[in-house]
This record gives sequence, C-alpha cells and structure tokens, in this order.
Amino acid sequence: MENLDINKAAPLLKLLGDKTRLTMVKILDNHDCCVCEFVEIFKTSQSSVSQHLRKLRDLGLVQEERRGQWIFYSLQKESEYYSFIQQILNQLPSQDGKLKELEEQGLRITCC
Amino acid sequence: MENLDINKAAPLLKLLGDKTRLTMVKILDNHDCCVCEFVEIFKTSQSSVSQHLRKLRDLGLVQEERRGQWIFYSLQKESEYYSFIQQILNQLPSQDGKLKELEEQGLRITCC
DNA sequence: TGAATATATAAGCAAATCGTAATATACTTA
DNA sequence: TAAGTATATTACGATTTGCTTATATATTCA
Repeated sequence: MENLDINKAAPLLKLLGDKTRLTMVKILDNHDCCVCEFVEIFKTSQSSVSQHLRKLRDLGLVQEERRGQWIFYSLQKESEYYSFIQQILNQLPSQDGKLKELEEQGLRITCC
Repeated sequence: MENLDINKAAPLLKLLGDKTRLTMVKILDNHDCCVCEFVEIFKTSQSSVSQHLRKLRDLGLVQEERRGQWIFYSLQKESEYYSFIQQILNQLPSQDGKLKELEEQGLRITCC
C-alpha cells in the first residue's frame, strides 16, 4: 500500500469533504460526465458546478476533454492521489442511479 | 466492505481534511494521548488542541477518559466511521516519530 | 485549604468557502 | 454570420473555520 504524506492527504480530504464534489468523483469513477449533466444531477447552477470541477482539476484529480460542444470530465488515473481515492470511493454506495435518472429523462449526453 | 452514505462520508472527510486533526487521528490509531501531549506535538495552544478534539468527539470519532490529572483520548472503535477511517489511515505514513520525540524530551505522559 | 496543573468553553477576528449573478469565451448550427 | 448552447471566470455576500485571548472548571499536591 502506497503512502501519501499527511501534508498532501489533508488538503485532498478537505477537497473531498464536500457532498457535491465527493459525489462527482464517485460518479466519475465509473463514467465520464460533462458539466451540464452535473448541473442536472445536482440541481444547481452551472457556475457552481464549474467551480467545483475547477477545484478538482486544480489538484489534478480530474481532467477535461472537449467533445464537440461539450467538455467531458474524467478521473485522472495517473494522479498521485488516484489509489488513495479509490480506497475511499470503494466504501461509498454507487451513485449510478443519478445517471440513470438522467437517461430516463433523455438528458444524458452521449455525443461523439 | 461496508458502505457509508455520502451524506455521512462528506462531513467526515471534511473533518479529517485538516492537517492537525488528521495527524491526531493517525496517532490515536496506535496510542492513546492526552491533550498536553498534543499541545507539545503540534506546538500550538491548548485551546486550539481542545477545540480540534471536540470536533472529533462531536462526530464520535474519539472518546475521552480521565486518568488522574489528565484526560486521555482514544479512537472510538465502535464508531460507525471506524472501518471507513481505517482505510484512510492505512495509507498514511506512521506519525510515531512525533511521540518518540516527546519521550526523548521526557514529555510523554505515562500515568496510571 | 491554597497554589499549580490540565482541560474546556466562550468571544472575537481574519481567512477560507460556497453559492449567486453577471459577463466572457468557445463551439454548433441554421 | 448570427443566434443558441456549453462552459469558465469574476465579483460579491453570507457562512464557516481555525486561531488567539480570556475565563471557568476540575484535579493534584504541598
């Protein structure tokens, strides 16, 4: 088991210590998502979603990739935090239901 | 592996997302400690240590026990968060060196 | 019992955080 | 190219956080 210095672990846990971001990361662990999907899922503003994703990206937890009109986010598997995070995500219940809801409403983006 | 609801996991991670508290919990995972030891370890005020411990106790992560003049804190192994936390602590480097320093300075409390 | 030690709590302040509203940028499509 | 859609950024206000200072409580010991 790799160790992560406390000076790095604490800010990481703080970042994940927000319900919205933690759910985002849990979802991204299984599916790429674009911003507008998160807006639907969390019933919040686009700005708020964008700012949360920025923080995740600033720490290198996620990466963005443009696909046409949309920008998709995915987990950065090469991150030094990746295996650490996995141990946490594995203990959280699946959030796939939230994506399933989107699909049923026809709001899931499946471009490209 | 037990699951922990996101509504509980997020505040827990937030609580652990502080370097002082995370280190405290890591230390407590192996050794009971009293407040004045933490004051030495973190080179901070007694009040600050006390307030951090209060937050950990409010969530049920630690418990206190008076031993004579001192109040010792230990991890609450019966906490619903305990196994979740273990997965995190296992990925952190040992902080025993900090206690060893105390011993060398003769500041480790070993009453009762 | 009085002084010293250990701990908890309350009040106040500066910094960080999170949401909203407004605006800017980039891409798509008619 | 103009309008519509998707996203990012900025500014701002309310709330939270963590520290310090001051004070209160509990225990020990001379």
